[in-house]
Amino acid sequence: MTRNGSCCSTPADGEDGPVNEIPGPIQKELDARGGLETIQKCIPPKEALEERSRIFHALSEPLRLTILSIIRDQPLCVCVINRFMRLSGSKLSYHLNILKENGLIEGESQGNWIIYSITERGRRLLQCAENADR
Amino acid sequence: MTRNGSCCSTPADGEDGPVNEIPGPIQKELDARGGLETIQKCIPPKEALEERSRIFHALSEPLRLTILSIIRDQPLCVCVINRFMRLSGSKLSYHLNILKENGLIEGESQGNWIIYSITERGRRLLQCAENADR
DNA sequence: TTACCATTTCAAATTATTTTGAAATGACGC
DNA sequence: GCGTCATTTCAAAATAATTTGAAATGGTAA
Repeated sequence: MTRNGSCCSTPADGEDGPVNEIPGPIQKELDARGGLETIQKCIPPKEALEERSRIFHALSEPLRLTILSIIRDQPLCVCVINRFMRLSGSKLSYHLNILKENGLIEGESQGNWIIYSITERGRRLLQCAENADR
Repeated sequence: MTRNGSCCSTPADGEDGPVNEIPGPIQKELDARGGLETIQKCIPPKEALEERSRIFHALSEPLRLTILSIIRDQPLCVCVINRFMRLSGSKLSYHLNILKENGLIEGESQGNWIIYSITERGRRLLQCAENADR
C-alpha cells in the first residue's frame, strides 16, 4: 500500500491519510505549539463528543426550544404545555421524550397528569441558546 | 366546529387546541405568575428560535465538534485539519461548510490553501459544549 | 366494572441530513 | 499554455429524524 506523496490527497474514509507538506506559516505556528501531537491532545474522547452532540441535537429544533422556555419558570403538565404548542399529542410526546432522554427535562406522574420540569442541565443550555445567536 | 370539552383532546396540528380544565396545583402556580399570557411572553420569536436551533444543529455532530476543537487554538488549513479527521475531502468540506454557514468558523484563502479559524461565536459555543454533559 | 381522560407507544409514511464518488474550480509553477 | 495540487460542488444513494394516525397504557371516578 503506497502513499501518493501529496499533502492533501483524499483518502477513503478511515484509511491511512495524507502524509506530506504543510504550508509554511501554518507549520511555524504548529511548531510553536508543540506540533500535531499537542493538538491531538485537545480533541476530547469519542464518548464525550458523542454525548455532547446528542445534547445539541436535542436542542436543534424550534419546537423543543419552545418547550424549554415554556417550562423554564414553572413545571407544567403536558396538556398545559400544549396550550401553547397546539400539536398532536403523539408529536408533542415525541419531542418531550427527546428532551427527557437527554436530561434536559424530567417528568413526574401525578394522577392523570405528567408534570414536566426543566433540569439544571436544561436551564444551563437554554441560557447558552439565548446567547448563541450573537 | 364544536370543541369536545376535554382539557387534553388531541387537535390536528395547527388547529384550535383543547380549552378546558387545568390540574389544581398547576393552576395555582400559573395564577401566581400571571396566567398563561405571562408564559406566552417568555417564548422567543420564531426567528430567534429557528436561528438558535440551526446553530445547535451545526453543533450536533461529533465530527463538527472535533473540527472546532482542532482549530480552537490556531487556524489551520483543510489538509492539516484532515490529518486528524481522515475523511474524504468532500465529506470534510461538507462539514466545514455547515460550521461556516452558521458562523462558527471562517475560512481565508491563502494561495493554494484555505485556512480556517474559529469565530468568537464558535469559541463561545465550544465552551458551552464542554459544560453541556454535566 | 365500565367509561373516560391524559399521555405514550408503535409502525408506516414523509422529509431532512449525510455520505459517496466524479467532476469542477482556482491557484501555482513550469 | 499544461499539469498538478487543495479544495469545493454536484447529484445520486444511503441513512436518520420527524410526522401521522391508530392503538395501547394506566390513572380516576362513577
